[in-house]
Amino acid sequence: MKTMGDLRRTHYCGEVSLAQAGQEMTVCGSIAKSRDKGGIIFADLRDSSGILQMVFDQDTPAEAFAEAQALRSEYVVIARGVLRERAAKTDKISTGDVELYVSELRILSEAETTPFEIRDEINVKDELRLKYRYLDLRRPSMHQPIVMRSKICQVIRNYFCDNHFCEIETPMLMKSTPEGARDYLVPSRVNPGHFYALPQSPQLYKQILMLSGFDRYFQIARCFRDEDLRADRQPEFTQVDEEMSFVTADDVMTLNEGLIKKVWKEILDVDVPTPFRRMKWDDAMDTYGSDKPDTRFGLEIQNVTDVFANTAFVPFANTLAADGTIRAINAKGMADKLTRKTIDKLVDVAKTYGAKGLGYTRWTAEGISSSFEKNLTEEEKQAFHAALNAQEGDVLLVVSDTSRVTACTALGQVRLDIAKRMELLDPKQFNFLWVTDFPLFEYSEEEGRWMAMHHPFTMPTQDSLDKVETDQGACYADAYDIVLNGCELGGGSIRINDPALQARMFKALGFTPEKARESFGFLMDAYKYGAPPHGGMAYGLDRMVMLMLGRDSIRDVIAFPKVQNASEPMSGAPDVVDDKQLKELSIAFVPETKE
RNA sequence: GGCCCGGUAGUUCAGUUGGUUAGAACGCUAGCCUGUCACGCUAGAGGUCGUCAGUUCGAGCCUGAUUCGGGUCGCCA
Repeated sequence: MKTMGDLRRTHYCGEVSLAQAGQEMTVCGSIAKSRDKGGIIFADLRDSSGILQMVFDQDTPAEAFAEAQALRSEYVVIARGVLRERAAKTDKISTGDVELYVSELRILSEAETTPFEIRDEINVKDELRLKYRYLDLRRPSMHQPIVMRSKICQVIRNYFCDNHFCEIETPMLMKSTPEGARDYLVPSRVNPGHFYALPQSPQLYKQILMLSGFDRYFQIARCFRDEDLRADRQPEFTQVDEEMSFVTADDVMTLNEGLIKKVWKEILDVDVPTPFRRMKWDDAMDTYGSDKPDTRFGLEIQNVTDVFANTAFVPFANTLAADGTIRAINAKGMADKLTRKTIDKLVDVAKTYGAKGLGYTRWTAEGISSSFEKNLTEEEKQAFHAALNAQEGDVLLVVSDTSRVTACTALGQVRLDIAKRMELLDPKQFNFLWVTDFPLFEYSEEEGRWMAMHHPFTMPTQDSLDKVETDQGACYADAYDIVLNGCELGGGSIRINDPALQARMFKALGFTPEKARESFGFLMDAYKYGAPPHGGMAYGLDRMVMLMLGRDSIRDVIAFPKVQNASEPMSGAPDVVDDKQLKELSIAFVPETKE
C-alpha cells in the first residue's frame, strides 16, 4: 500500500471522452474488474461518475506493471497516464471508446474478497446486501438513485426559492401530540419523566410559521412514525413540506403542478401535461375503489345495486336489506387469461381486503360458468349482463357488502391485481391526478368516536361548515392528495384559521375543552392574534424518487434504510444501552408481559 | 398481533421415496496467456445443510419449537 504522493485527481472516470485523447490525466477509484492476459493487463476503474478502462503492457514502466499484476477487485488506486483511443471499442460503458494508458499506479488500499460481487447483474439476498450496505451502494444501479435524489432535491429547492418560499428548519425534538401515528419518544434528562417526540411531520410548526408572517415556507424534513414497515414505508422518511398564506386549494394545486412539471422535465426530460386531472374522493372510490386510483388502465367499477333490487339470491338480498351495495367489474375480453385458477386468486384478494366473497361469471366460447348466476332469474341475468355490457370473452366480478367503501376497496384491489396479471401497467407512463374532497371525518370503531381523516386542522368544505358537530359522516374536507400511478405522492389541505371553527372541530372529535387546551393550547392561542388563510401540502420524497426511477422498494432510494422490524442491519440499531445511561434518564425497563 | 414465502460452499441455486464421500455455476487461490471487457485454458481450496429438540438403524429431506429475512392485513391523522 502506498500514499497518493504528489498524485491528485484531474478527471473523473465517467467524464472523459475521445475529445481528450492524448491528454495526461490522473484518476482514482476502485478496481471493478481486472483482466490479466499475461503480457497485457486491463483493469476497470470505477469512481462515483462511472468506469474507465486502464491498460498496462510491456512498454509500461516495470514498477507500474508489477503493481497492476497485484490488482484485485475493490482495491483502491490512483493512476496517472495518457488517455488514448481504444483499439477495440465497446458500447457497454459510456467511456468505451477510450482507455487510460497508465504510467504510474499506486495501490492506496487493498481489499478482502467481498461477500458478494460488486456488479449490477448479481442477485443477492437483501439481508446480506443490507448488512454490507456500503458494498451494495458501490454498485452503479444502487449508487445512481442516491445521486439522483440529491439532484431532485436541488431542483425542488430551486423551484421553491424562485417562488418566494423561505426554507426553515423546524425542531426535531417536539411535544408529543395525540391523533395520528405512534410517536418515537426521546427522554429528557433534565426533566425526568418528560419526553420529547420526534416529528411525524412539521405540521404544527409550519402552520405557526404562517402566523409568524413568513408567508411561504418549505423544508425537506425528516419525519418519524413508529408504525410497521412496508415496501414503500420506512419509520424514518423525508417529506418535502410546504405551506403558503393567502391561498386556496386551487392555488396550492397549481403551484405544485408547476413543481412536478419542472422536476420531471429537469430530471427525466419528461413533459408532464398540466393541469392534472381532478377527481373527488367519492368518485375515486366508486369508480376505482381507491383514494389513490391508478388511471393508467380501465377496468372501472360499476354500481349494479339496482339490478338486484328484488333478487331472491340470499347473499345479495341480505346485503340490500341492510342498506348495502353491489358493485361489479367487467374484465372485457379476458376470459381466456383469467382462468378458474386465477379467479380463485382474485377471490382471495377480495377477501383479504374485507369482502365476504367475490362472485364471478366467466363467459367463454364453451358458454357461461358462474359462481352465482344459477341463483338468479332470467330477467336478473339479462339485466346484469346488460348493465355491464357483457359479451362472450368477458369475466364479470361482483362484490356485495353493507359498506360501500369495503365493496369498492375489495374490487379496487381485484382491479389492480388483474392489471398486474394482464400487464396493463406501463412503467413509462406517469399519470398524475388530484383527489379532492376527502371525508373530513372517519369513524373509529376502536375509539368509538369520529377521527380526523387528515388531521384536526383541516378546513371543512363550504357545504360542510354547518354539519361539523351534527353530521360528521356527511362532512368533506378542503383537502387534496396528489396521486401518481396509484401511489399517494403527497397530500395537503387548507387549514382552519378561525379559532372558533377550530374549537368546534375539537369538540366534534370528542376533545373536551381541557384536553384540547392541553394538547394544542399553544396553537389555539397563536390563532388568536391574526391568522392569514393558509394551506399547503407535503410530499413523500422517498416515494417520489422511487417512482421517478421506477424502483419497487423505497429502500433503493435511501442510503441507509431500515428493515421490517425497524432495525438497521449494518449498524445493528436499535440496541440496548448501559444502565448508567438509563439511570441518568430516570428510565427503568419493564419487559412487556406475554399472555 | 394475524397470514403467506424463504434460509444448503463466499454468492446464486440444484439435491429424486429418508440411504455410501452433499453437487453445479459464478466468485476465490495458483499457473499459463499482448486487445480483454460475463476474457480464455489448466489445477486447487472451500459445507455446523439457520438454530434447538424429536421421530428413525439412518435426517439436507419427516415433525415441533425457535430465529433471521422478505411480502402483506391490521396499523400508518
